[in-house]
Amino acid sequence: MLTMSTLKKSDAEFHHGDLQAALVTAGLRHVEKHGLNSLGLRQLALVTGVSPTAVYRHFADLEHLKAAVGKASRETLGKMMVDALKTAPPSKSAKGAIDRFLAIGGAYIDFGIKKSNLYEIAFICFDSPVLEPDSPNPWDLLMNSLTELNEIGCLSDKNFKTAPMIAWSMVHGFAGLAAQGATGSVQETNASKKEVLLAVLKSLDIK
Amino acid sequence: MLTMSTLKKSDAEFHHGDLQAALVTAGLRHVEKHGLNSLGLRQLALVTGVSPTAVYRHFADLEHLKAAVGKASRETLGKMMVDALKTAPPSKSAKGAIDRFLAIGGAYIDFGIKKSNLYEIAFICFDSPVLEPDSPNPWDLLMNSLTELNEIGCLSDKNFKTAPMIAWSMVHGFAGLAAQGATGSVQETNASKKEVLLAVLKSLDIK
DNA sequence: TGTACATCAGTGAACGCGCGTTCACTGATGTAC
DNA sequence: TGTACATCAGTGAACGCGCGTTCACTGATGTAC
Repeated sequence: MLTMSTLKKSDAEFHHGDLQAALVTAGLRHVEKHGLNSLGLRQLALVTGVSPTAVYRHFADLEHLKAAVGKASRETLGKMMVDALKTAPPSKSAKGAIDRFLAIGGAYIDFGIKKSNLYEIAFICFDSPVLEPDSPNPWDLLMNSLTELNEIGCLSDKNFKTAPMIAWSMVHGFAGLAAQGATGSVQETNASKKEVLLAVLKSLDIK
Repeated sequence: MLTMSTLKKSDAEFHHGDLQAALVTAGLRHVEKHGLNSLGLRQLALVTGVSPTAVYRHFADLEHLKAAVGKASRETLGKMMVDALKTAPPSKSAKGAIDRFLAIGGAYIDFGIKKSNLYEIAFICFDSPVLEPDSPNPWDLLMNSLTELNEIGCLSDKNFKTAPMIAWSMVHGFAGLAAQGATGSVQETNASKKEVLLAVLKSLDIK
């Protein structure tokens, strides 16, 4: 299991450069491929080309490292949502606002479909605290979009109050089912994805 | 950590009676209290008052045992839904059908709220196959309820097609958030629970 | 009804393994004078 | 500009631990004759 990156280390310098970031990235990659269960400190150090002890220079213990990977996972989701927003550029129109809302919802579901293993670690609560808030923060992106819909007149004040929980629940639930493989074939999953997004619009009277 | 039940074993017979069921029950209790992560074969055997080796009389390996606990967890959910149905007894009225639908949806969410740790193991995919289907099966209970709504005329044929995925996603998503503690205080959670259930009715035009 | 025997359901000791963590350490870097 | 020294970021060996699993076994049970 010696990889190129492992060997590279031997002729690299004593100091790594940015070991902290490298460990989180390696953790993200590991979870994506092999799931959360087998994520371990020694293995991560090995893959990164560093001794297990070195990890403790950057994380108090394994739990903190896992929390950091979880955070990075949520930020991956956030980035996918931000990227999706680029396909529906800013405008003052109602259609634009709705398109942006559908874009971030769709990106969230795509995260469940394509990064199913990351989905698991993203939404697990760790005992240890995470200091910095997520950036970009998926929840904030949802709130921004709903606020925009409200200000532009597509979403009533009354529905605006309950909208965050309803939109989040629906999209989060479907993304989770997709991540589990409980949404059928690729075609079925994509068809359901559209129906689910439309159902959110309908339940919130967004138009 | 020696419990009463551990000691009881010493003056019990050599044969356990129904070790298989006892192990699953112990597993369920363990997950409920301490989460899925720490669920282990040796510990489970200890709590049940039996040697680790005895487990292998009933399960091929730990993975199969975990799968059985997951199944039992889903069945606990199924039982809660069935119990909830008793509060809305059968009738041919539209109101009755809607009440039953809300009852099982509410029970599903309550499962997330009250058995938050079980929620985790219930919806994890294990590699090993589970032979028997769940009984009662939560998904079947949902399908029955939607069929009833459709037959009684509360749910159009068109919406009936997409209803399972939409209803399941919304309720499953909110239950998952509640299990994570992401739905705020008890009051907020209960308020959102009602709003979420009404949103399902609205998005499916159930009336 | 009593006995022989196959089968079932447990025991207890041992296995190797990989884990997270700690220790005393050393190589590299930056800074004060 | 060169040197002394504190600080930072890594090494490598060792720790104890608990894990899942295997082995040869024994106690209990059911059944055929």
